[in-house]
Amino acid sequence: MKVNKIFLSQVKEELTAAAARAASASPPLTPNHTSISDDDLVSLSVKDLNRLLKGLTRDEVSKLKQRRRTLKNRGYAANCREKRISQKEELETEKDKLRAEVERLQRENSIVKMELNALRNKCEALEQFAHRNDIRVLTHPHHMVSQMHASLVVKSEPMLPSSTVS
Amino acid sequence: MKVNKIFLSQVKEELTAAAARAASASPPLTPNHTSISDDDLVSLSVKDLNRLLKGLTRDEVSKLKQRRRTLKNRGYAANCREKRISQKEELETEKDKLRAEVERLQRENSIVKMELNALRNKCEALEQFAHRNDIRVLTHPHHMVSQMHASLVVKSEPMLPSSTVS
DNA sequence: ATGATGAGTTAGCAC
DNA sequence: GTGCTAACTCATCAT
Repeated sequence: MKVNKIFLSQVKEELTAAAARAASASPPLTPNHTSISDDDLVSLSVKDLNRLLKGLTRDEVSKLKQRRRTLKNRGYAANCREKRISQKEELETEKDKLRAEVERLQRENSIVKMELNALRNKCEALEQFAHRNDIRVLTHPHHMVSQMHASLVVKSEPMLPSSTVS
Repeated sequence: MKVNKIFLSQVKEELTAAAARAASASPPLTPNHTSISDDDLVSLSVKDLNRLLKGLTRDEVSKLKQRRRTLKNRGYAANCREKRISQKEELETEKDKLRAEVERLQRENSIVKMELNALRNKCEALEQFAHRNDIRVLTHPHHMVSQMHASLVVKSEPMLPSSTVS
């Protein structure tokens, strides 16, 4: 293929003059049924195409069919390019969404961590207070001491459903 | 362009016979300097190219140059396609990274929320204990009562740096 | 037959 | 002149 293409392009050149000659002869000397426009030819139904083909020579038929195929291919190629572009855009959109989601989660995370920190401080203060009270209470025994121990000793308590978290 | 291309492809067909004829005449009847291989021609430096061009006819020179240009273009096109593919792969890699980051943050988030919940429960127990003690302590006034109030009344306390969070 | 896609060619832009 | 890329054509594959 490689060599052929180069070679043919050189050969083709020899025809430039002939091509120009023919092209300048307008309107075409053969205003037959093959003078249908590209847009019409490519959008024809098979039924209509066959109707158009009636009464043409074998050569005219195959040329017209080939032209139709080429025009169709042109459309397929354009379609393919567009698809490629929209797929790329889709990827970028998804990337942007994920990026936004990451940022949202980071914000949420830092807020929750701040809440956690605040609660830790509060808890610590309460624990110190409770501890000193504990000692004091132990000095004056009371029915609530056992309850206090139950909540202070456990580090990881059974959880409530997370729906209770803001 | 559109019309021309279709037309030329039809014209080109007329040359098929001639092309086949010429191609079958191997080795070429003109084993001149234009018989350089594609690979060699495309990788030649400008200096070497000019050396090769010395003593060729105007026509041979322009044909050789055109062939070189076409070969170069072939390489550019391949390059372009490869670039397109690697860019797409890069986008997908970045997407995967972001997706993983989102999952990591979601996990981290739910852990922190569980910790927060646990701490809330603990705090609540401590508060109830403290509250009852408070009442009791108020009955037996003590120097620690004011300290307890300081930590219980405030809902949003000044924060420590978040580095203290696990 | 129709549609999709990789590779090659060409035109045209940018440097 | 060199490199890149959109559009086109062609070969080839799948349906």
